[in-house]
Amino acid sequence: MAEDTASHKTVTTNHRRSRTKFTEDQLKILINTFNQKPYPGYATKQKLALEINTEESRIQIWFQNRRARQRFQKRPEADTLESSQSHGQDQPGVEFQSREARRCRTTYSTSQLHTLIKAFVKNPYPGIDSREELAKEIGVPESRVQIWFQNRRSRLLLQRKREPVASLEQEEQDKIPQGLQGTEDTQNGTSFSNDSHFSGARTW
DNA sequence: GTCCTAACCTATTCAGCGA
DNA sequence: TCGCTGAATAGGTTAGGAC
Repeated sequence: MAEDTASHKTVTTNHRRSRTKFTEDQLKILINTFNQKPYPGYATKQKLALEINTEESRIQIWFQNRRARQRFQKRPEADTLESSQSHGQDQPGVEFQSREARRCRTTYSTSQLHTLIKAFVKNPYPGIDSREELAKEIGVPESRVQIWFQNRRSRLLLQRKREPVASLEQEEQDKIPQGLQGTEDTQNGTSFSNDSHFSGARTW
């Protein structure tokens, strides 16, 4: 992060979580598990987290990235070889039968939702510090806060695609554009109302 | 400067829960 | 049953850190 080059405001380094550095032993365990189960369920991820002494959310991200890398590496040959086995692995639907149970659905109380929505209006892209603060405030893991914001953004975008006018009015009410302007995690200055819907063009 | 990869994003789908 | 929404996925981008 080099955000202090951009401005000298008292913007805290409230951006990404700092990079996790896995040890060789941790990686050995992760890779071993990945080779057996590229789609571990919640229980497996929890167990792994305990075993290598990290958070379950880090395990989840590691598996996501690992699968992506594997797909990328396999792709050139897969196109010509048509290895049916690996194809099945990449298809969530096919894979699903043997997949382990997911994490239990989190049910948010009215006051928890109120807090989350209030924070979302202020800044739909909270940095790690804000997410952790929020998580502490409402008593859920930070990873759940992150997922909640992801889902919230996705659904807002979907809604705006379907009913642009109505959602714009809603936006006016919520004062979202203003709220976004000076917030900590200036998501590249991409206003949420931007039609290019901030995909791909982030600069953090 | 380049490369690897953790962190993070959107888009989409699956699935639990309450009306 | 259906709509809402949390969880998980694929596929992509950004950025930290080792070299």
